[in-house]
Amino acid sequence: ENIFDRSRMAPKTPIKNEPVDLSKQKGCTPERSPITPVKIVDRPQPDPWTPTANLKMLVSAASPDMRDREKKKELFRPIENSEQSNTPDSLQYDMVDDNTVDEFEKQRPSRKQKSLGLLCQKFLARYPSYPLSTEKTTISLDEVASILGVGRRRIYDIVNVLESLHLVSHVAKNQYCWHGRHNLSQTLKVLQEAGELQYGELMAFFQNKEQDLEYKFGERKKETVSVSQDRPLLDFPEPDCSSASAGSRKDKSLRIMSQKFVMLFLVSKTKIVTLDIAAKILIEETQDSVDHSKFKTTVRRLYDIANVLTSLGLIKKVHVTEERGRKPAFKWIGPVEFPGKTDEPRGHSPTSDPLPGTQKGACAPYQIRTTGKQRFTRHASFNFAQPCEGTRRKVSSEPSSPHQKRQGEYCSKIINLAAVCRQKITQDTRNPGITSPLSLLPVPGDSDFCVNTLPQAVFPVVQADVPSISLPNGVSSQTLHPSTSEASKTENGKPTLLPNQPFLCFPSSSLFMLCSGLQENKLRETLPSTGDVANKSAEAPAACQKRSSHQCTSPSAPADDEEPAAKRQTMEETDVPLSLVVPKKSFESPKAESTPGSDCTSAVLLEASHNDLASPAAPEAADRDSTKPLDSQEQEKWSQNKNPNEPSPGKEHISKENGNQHFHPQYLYVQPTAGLSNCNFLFSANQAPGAISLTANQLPSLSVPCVMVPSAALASFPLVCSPTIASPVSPVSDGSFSAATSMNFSMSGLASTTPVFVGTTAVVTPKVSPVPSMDPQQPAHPTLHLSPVLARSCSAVKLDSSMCMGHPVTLLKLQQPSSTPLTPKNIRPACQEAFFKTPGSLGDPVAWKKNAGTQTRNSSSVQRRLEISSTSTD
DNA sequence: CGATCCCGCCACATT
DNA sequence: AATGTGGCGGGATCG
Repeated sequence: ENIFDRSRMAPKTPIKNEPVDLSKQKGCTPERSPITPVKIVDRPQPDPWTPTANLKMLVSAASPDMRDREKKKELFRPIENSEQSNTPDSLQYDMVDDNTVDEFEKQRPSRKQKSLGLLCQKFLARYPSYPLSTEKTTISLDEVASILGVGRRRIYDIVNVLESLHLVSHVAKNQYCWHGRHNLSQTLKVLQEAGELQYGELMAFFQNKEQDLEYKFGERKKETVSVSQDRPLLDFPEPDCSSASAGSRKDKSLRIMSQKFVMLFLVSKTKIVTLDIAAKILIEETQDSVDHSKFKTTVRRLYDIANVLTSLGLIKKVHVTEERGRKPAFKWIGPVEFPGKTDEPRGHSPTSDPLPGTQKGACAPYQIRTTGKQRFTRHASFNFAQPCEGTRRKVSSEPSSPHQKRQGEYCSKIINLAAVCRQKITQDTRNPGITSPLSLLPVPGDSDFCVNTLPQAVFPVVQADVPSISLPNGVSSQTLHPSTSEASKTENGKPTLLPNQPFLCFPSSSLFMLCSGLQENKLRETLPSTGDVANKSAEAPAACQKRSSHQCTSPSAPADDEEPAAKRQTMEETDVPLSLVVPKKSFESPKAESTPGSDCTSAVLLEASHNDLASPAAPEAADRDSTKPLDSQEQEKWSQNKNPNEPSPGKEHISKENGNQHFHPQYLYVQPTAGLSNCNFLFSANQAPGAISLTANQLPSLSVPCVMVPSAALASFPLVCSPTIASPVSPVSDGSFSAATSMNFSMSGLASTTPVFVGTTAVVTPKVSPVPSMDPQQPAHPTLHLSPVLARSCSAVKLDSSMCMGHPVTLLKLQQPSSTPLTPKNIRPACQEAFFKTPGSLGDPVAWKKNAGTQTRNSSSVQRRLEISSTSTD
């Protein structure tokens, strides 16, 4: 013991030890250490220590543990003792023994050495922050685990968090792909947007309270509850889970929690989040009862996550002292603004961000794989964020030909959806104000689709779990319409439209008919599917209405709110807002410019794009917030405008059904089956349904024009069932179709027949035929005028390729960010209003916020929301 | 003694 | 059944 102490005490000791260690560990593999002469000599010592010592030695030599130790040491060494290395080993030999002792110590050395954070640093040290897009590094779990000398379980902890930020993606079994931080900023942006929707108010609330007041949990909680629901993570396009039923896999809570946790920071004005608050917020469900144990567990997880995030340099530990005392908290030290996409936080090279490129690179593998059939699916992964982790996994598991079978699957899925919807509805519907904790329940498989029942409920859509895609937001916004009432009207005899839902479902087939044009707002609502549904539904309509009123204004009319009027104006006429609906006329006639606009708008995708685009000119600060509102408004306007203009779609049935609403271009939605986890196909109704239906078998081959939408996007859409299928109307169909196409792709005029399609890569033949113009132009300006945002999005997204459409994915990605604003959450019911207000009042003091700008934004957004909601109330 | 959080059992998913 | 994943919480350590 004495020796031991001495060694420690003595300054030398450390040196000795270290060098020793180094010699052993560093230089050599564990095996070597034994080899070392010194050690041999020493051995006797170990004995004294314990019989075990020998065992340890041996074990260590052979076991991974040893490695671990060594590695750890290595890591530390540099840090702890840079100097020591110098010491000559020879001198120390005597000490060596001591060293051995020390070793043990070291080995055991506090948990700190074993800490997740440290481990994570080591892990991260192995990979470049900004790897060349070309090189793809794959990470082998086992390998890393052994190298780092830890159990693989630990690696999972790290990787899961990294995965939530898209720094890595799960490629295959023990394989992860390292992406680096290239997309980090984009991911954060998406998270931020999503976070605002979900937690914006909440956070404001809490923070205000905390800081200024004390907060009472109960109250807040309730309020908050609605918010919390789980929104799925952003990016993950989860795989098939989409099917409601599928939700199964326990959603990786760690990943989800990680994203949510990050969102809290991004939303927080102070950028400081205390663990307890985070835990409370993250504990979705019924908070009231939050049991202590659950809370405790959540906190534990947060520590795990925080350790990794700390290693990433995104947060740091701090303490906040409140009335109660000092509470552990973390402060966000990562990037706060996410202008375009890339930037990373720390000073890494911003330049590296080639978002697109990077992502592509990352995804490439997937694509490749997918190439065959699954492409769609994969593609679908679209990765907002990138890596489609889910996708990958899926891939492996995916059946080679997912497409077939689908119908049956679809049906089941649909059913599931319906069930889900119902549940929610039941739960939520009645209480719009308060959202129950909705979790998406696994639906029992009901078969009813009953649309009617679903009045307000937004469907969580299939993938509650998965979902999180940003798209929804964007989508929702575009789609929004004020028409709840309208929808209901139409319902009358027909099951077709649900009041709130824009889409029609056809029970008969696996296909769903989607009507756009209905209420866009609703769409939004849908997005929130998870928890808020009820609220949203309520809100949305109101909002829509308001907007709608505004909309009426002529195109020239400036935007109401903050938004840049210009944009809107530009957009208005030509574009059709939501894409879904296309003015028939426009289509019929040469689409000309209008089309382009419509295209952009139409698709959800577009929406997403808006974010970025939003105001090209406009200052960034306002962008987001403003964007959201704008989008919705714009959309509405567009939709309305167009509608009015070309009200009657070619199809009567549809029109009739929907009639009130507008004509909506109709699409058939095919649920993704296992194979296509993320992708949803929309076929223009106009075209012969039959063709589509057929498709089930061979999706891949289909020539039908369709639009792919990531499932996530769909999630936001409410499905309606209508027994009737619109038979396609010829003329209209074209238009609609085109519209549809245009949305994603810009295939404007293609006739119904042209297949539009989107492969993973691309696709399709664009037939530009008649009105090819769109595409070509679209890339840049043409669309622009429509709406700057859109235009941008378009351009950005697809860029040029003739058909943008090729990758819906891409679009999504880009757009995602933007989309967020739309999220349903935004829309809150009256209650929320109150909620908001509260904070607002509180907020004033806001001083906390460093960035006035930020705040302003927030506040503004909030305000808007409030306003909207209030108005809507009216 | 509260804050942290390592460790690894064990359930669930996938192969 | 084997293996991959990862939820989860006991209980050890830290401060």
